[in-house]
Amino acid sequence: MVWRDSSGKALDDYARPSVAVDVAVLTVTGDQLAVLVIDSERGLSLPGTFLHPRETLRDAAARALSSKAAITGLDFHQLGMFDDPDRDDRGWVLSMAHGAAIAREKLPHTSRLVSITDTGAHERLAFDHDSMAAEAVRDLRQRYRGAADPDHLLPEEFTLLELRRLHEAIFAHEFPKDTFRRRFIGDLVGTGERSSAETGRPAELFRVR
Amino acid sequence: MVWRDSSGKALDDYARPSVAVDVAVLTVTGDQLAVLVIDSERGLSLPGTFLHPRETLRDAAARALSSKAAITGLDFHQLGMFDDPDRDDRGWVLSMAHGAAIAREKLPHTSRLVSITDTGAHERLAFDHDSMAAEAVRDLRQRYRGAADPDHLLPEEFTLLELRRLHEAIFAHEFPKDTFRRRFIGDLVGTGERSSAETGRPAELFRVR
DNA sequence: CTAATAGTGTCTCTGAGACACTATTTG
DNA sequence: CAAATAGTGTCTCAGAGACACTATTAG
Repeated sequence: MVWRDSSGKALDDYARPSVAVDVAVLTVTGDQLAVLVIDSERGLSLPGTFLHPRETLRDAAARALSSKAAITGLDFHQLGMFDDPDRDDRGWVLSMAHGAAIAREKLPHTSRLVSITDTGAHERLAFDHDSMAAEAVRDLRQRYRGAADPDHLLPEEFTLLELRRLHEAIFAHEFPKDTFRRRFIGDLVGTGERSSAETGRPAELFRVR
Repeated sequence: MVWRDSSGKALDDYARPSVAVDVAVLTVTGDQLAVLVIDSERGLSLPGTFLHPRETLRDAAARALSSKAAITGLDFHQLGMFDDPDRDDRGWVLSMAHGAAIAREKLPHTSRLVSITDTGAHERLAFDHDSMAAEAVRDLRQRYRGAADPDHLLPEEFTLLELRRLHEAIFAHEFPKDTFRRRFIGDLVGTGERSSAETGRPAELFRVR
């Protein structure tokens, strides 16, 4: 049986776009947000791949990250479909941008990072990958507005100073330490002390509740 | 020239999905949110269409709405790509769900509406259109959380009672009238009076600033 | 006048921010 | 002790909610 749409045109008669996925993997280096990029023939770009037959976008994103950046186990968020017909000079290619976040310590040491803000990356990226990365930053901020560390960018146990520095890197904005503590202390559960204080009183270690 | 990806496979060798768009047009009827549906061979469904060659998703969504529901001039938001390989038994079809909102008065009188909440429509919809509609509700709420009437669901001039009833329909939740007024009065600009009060003191008319 | 709805005054509570204070460590 | 950082007490301000009050219309 051949399915036809309401105009009587058979489904297979439509020219079909290629569908791709690209992933903006964000991390925090020191006091800066950064996005993982790879070297490609078109310059720096986000890891991506074409969708395989009957594969889900999520699976394709995982495959791209695994094959091009040796990263597994991430949680992806759809950011939006980038669909400018001329965005790729190889032809008509739609690409679903995905966002993800990971602690820098879990990245392969060979990973290439580019620092970034919500206006875009600090180096030119190929295609429309700069807009994708900027969208990933907005998405990350949205999630960190409401929770302490939803993407586990910090290790299991951390101090409030470390949590605050993380938020300051994500939002590119300083937070007062007393207000910040009172804002998040209810979402955390304390443990023992931290002796690694080089100077001053050691800070308590917390976990997310 | 034939472009090849990193594995040496030519771009055209990939099997390509059909790409569709579906649009959840939301409106408010009385004190209820509702979504516009059309009758199709598969039962009630959202208006949608297959992407034409080199067409943008936004243009396809506008075309679907214009041809299947006689509605033009709406502003669409991408909600997400629905990509279950088995979501459509006609084959491998990805569909980008879009959200939009319009005042009921601007809808054609023949429009068929189904009331809805954030858990889904109150009648069974075809395919995964129920999830799409639920997503559109969440998206609408997100936008109405921060502004009085971003989608112009009310006429140019309205009373605070009408605005409050609108928000109560959107959020399926009652708001105290004094707090609600103080929350939004700063985003509005007043005009004259309204004499249409059947009883009681007439309310002032406002516009969004 | 009464009924009905519009709009305000005011109290409480909560959370953010500012600022200074106390607490705990190293040297 | 001084230096440095962790953590708290407390004041102010703004916004949400509760509640009762005043204001303006029709009849």
